[in-house]
Amino acid sequence: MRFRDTIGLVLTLKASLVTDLPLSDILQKTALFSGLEPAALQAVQLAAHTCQSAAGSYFFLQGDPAERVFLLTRGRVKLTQMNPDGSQVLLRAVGPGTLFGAVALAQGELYPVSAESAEDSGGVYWGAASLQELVLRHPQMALNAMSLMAERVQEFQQRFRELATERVERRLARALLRLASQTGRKVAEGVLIDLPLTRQDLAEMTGTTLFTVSRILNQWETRGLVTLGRERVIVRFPHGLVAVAEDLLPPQTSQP
Amino acid sequence: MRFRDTIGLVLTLKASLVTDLPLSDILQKTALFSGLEPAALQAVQLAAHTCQSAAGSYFFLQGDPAERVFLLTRGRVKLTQMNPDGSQVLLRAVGPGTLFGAVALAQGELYPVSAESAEDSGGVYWGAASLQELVLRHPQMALNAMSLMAERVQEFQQRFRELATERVERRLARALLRLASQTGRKVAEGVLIDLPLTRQDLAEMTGTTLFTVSRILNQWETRGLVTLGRERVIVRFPHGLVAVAEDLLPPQTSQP
DNA sequence: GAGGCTCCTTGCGCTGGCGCAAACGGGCTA
DNA sequence: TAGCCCGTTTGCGCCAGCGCAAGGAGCCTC
Repeated sequence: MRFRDTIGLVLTLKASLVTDLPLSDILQKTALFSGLEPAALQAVQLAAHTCQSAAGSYFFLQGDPAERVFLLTRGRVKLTQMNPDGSQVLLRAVGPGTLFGAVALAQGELYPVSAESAEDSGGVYWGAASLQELVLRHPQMALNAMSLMAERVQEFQQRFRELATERVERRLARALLRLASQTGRKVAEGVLIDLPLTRQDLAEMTGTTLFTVSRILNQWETRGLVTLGRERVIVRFPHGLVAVAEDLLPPQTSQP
Repeated sequence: MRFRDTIGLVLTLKASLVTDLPLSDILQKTALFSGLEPAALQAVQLAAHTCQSAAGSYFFLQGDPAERVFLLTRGRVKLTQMNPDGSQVLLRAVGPGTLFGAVALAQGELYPVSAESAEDSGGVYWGAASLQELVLRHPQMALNAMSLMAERVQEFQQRFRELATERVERRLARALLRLASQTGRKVAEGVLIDLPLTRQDLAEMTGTTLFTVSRILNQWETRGLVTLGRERVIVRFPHGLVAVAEDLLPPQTSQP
């Protein structure tokens, strides 16, 4: 499933990742390791450690020394950043196959975010030093890593721009589309965002309040764009959200 | 000059960069090339092309294929991103010694921003392919590049969080501090932000309007925090701005 | 199945900041 | 020196979205 809107917002549902594959297969499909010769891949695999994290516990906390790079193989992880006042912002929500904590590829950094398991999760990790070692030995990984990071930079630049210039409704529409493409799962009614996301979480991702999120979502539900549940959103009519995200509809905030 | 506030906002004035150094010296001081052995540095230098750009013209435009990585050696460059509606957002303003267009280190990307010379500028650039070649041959560069990118990711994550959660006043204070540390020049009255920045530019950086920026700046001027001019801001009392940026002062928006 | 915890909804009042319009003024050119 | 261009200031009205409070509804535990 894939469509493209006027300015290039793309919604692509990842094939649901089978998580019981042997590690070597998973690694092979990970962007960071693509194009590596088998020997290198094996070296990567030998350096990997597996780990588990129960729902609600943390892979790492913001401010911890960034000593490990993680690859999620099972579950869901929320990457959040704290505000000085103690509240927090949800920066990314990731599923299996996603690399996180990649900041550890740079030396001497602290994790800028916390990584909390939204459900029971499993992953593998590499020590920063050993992964850097691998990068030095297999420069293809360096190019891959740069691509990954470049993509991340672009994403946040774009989200920054959105937040700076666009209305809440539009930002929320984009956020849902992004989530649907990243962690969406096709169900009977539409695309389920397969991650327990509270209204508060969505508010944090879009720079607003849970009240406003709730209001807008309910508006959309009456229009048939989405189906709502407790910590659940199903996108029924993505094109409708795209229409909101773009300029195809008048920003109808209040009408009978 | 350097101080540190409660949550780690750091203001460090770069030693004013002498721009007439030989290229080899400049390269040596650039983060991307630090730690390279002389032979590698020479290879880098051989692959570099020089270029000029008059005030108001562009090194590249958003959407162009990202084929070159630039290092600014003279002048000032504004990195902006367009909104669908044609307006734009100023993402970064950089001075000599800064690398930009680094997205070209990843393959097949388009520049996500435009790079406009704010004044007559000069720089050197490398073709994407040849720089990738260099990265493959000198993996230390790969680590350097990852550090750079990681830093960039962190910066935008943090700015995203700020924009999502903080009031305009505070965002503007942070933006000025950031600009002062990046492109600040010590003058008699304080730290001049050495870059022709309109109120509109500041508004774009902080996600607000030029009116609001103007109002807040004037407020600060009467409080003695800054000195204002046409396309000019001098930070007189950085600690005061830090106090605004943090929670040290009541957010006094309107008082006699 | 009762209780309780958490998340969600919705009404209401309010305000921070937007948007416009008009006037001002600094610095350039002729 | 006059005039113009462009950036800036400031007043005013307004509304999108915030913040709170009260009530409702899933879902879990016991």
